[in-house]
Amino acid sequence: MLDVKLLRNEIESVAERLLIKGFKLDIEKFNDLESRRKSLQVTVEDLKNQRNVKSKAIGKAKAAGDDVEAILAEVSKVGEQLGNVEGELQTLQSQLETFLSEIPNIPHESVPAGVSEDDNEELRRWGEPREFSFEVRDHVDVGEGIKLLDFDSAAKIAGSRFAVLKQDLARMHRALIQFMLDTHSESHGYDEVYVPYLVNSASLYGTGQLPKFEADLFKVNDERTLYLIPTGEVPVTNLVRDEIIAVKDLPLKYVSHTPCFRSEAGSYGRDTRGMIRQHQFEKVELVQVVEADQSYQALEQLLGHAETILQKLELPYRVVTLCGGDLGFSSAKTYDIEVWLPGQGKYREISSCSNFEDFQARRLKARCRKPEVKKPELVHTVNGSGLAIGRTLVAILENYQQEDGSVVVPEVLHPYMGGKTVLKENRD
RNA sequence: GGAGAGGUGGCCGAGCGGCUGAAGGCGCUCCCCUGCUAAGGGAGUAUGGGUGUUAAAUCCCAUCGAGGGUUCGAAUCCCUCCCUCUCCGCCA
Repeated sequence: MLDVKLLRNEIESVAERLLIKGFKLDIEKFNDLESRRKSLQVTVEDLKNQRNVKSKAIGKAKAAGDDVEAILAEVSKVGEQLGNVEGELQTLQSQLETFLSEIPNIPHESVPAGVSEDDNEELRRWGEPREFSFEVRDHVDVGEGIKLLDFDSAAKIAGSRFAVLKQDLARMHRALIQFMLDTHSESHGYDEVYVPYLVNSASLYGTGQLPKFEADLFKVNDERTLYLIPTGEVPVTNLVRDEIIAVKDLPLKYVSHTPCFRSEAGSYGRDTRGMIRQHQFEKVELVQVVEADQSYQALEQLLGHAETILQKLELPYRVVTLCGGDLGFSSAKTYDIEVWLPGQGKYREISSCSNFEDFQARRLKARCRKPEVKKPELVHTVNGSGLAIGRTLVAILENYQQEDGSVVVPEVLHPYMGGKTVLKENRD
């Protein structure tokens, strides 16, 4: 959520910057709602003040044994007037709230212009895509070829956009999670957390998924309103909701492994083959909660942490800066890390690292207190995947495939694989 | 699933219709005193919003788990929901 004061004071320039994101701010609507709110709120608060003063007078008069009929009549008149305008103010305020909650974050000045992912800016590349002396297969052919990846069973059990992994592939999936958690917690200074996978709507509002993007979520059919998390970002970032953190305790750095559930409504026909786009996938998520002036530094750092994983796995990748049009609702700036997939002959997103500045913090009421300042200040939140497990698995299957159909296990995973160095069909 | 108890400021804990944004204690901050330590004295110590301002102050509104209701007036009474705790049952 943006600062209302920003809209009150410089709505024109806000509107201009939001255009970079392709969002048209309805200035007239805001000004109209806001001016009505202002006059009405002043009226209502004045009436409430009168009521409070008179009610106190009644108390005193009664205590003194005086007659209170006259004041009673006065105050009931005030109450009547209040009844007429109070509801109107409430409606207005909730309209303003809704209006505000649907405005996306303002892109950072360094964000390139553009409307789609084609306009994203490549920042750097790491690693050389391997030359293959045989015909490259995609991860589906590789995985099914060695009988470790089973989409038919998944379709039977749950439907499309699910996968079943077997034996050593299931183990490698688990190994990746362990490897990433260990790296981030032991080498990068993150605190590991285990969190709920079902969350309430307040949490989703806090990180920006609600109210605008309910269609992307799986809602649990229960009298309680709960949703399956679309990303670990939701529960982890909500750790600081309604908290005031001593500035000496910042930055908070969390790493968490969670499954993620996405309805993928609206992406019919996209990436239908394989496990690139699933309803359920695992992710290791990095979240940092920092002081306002540290967030861009934190973003670069966190991006580096995510890159480290790919470097250790020796998977070629590139980093792109998302253009305005491709930027998410809550993000001020996002870097995507794209891993090289020989099966597709292109780089595909495997991590997305974003700075939300105070956009989530304002919704979350997540603040910090500096001893020298009396008022608490909003923190900044930064997060990124470190990394998406399913897509990492895909990248390994494709980049480490061999001519005989087997797959070499990246060296860094050996300790997690019980000595297995190659994935191949188990013929026993 | 059944039966109870409870949710008040950073923490503990009073209040149970008006003078309580909230006693008292602890903690914390600043000041005084004390040669150090310990003890003592004084002041301060929630958050959001509105008004206003270059900025502030002032003033006002709201908040005692959440949302409704009763009342001139609610932390206090009523209703619904959420959460925590105890006991029984069941269960990974």
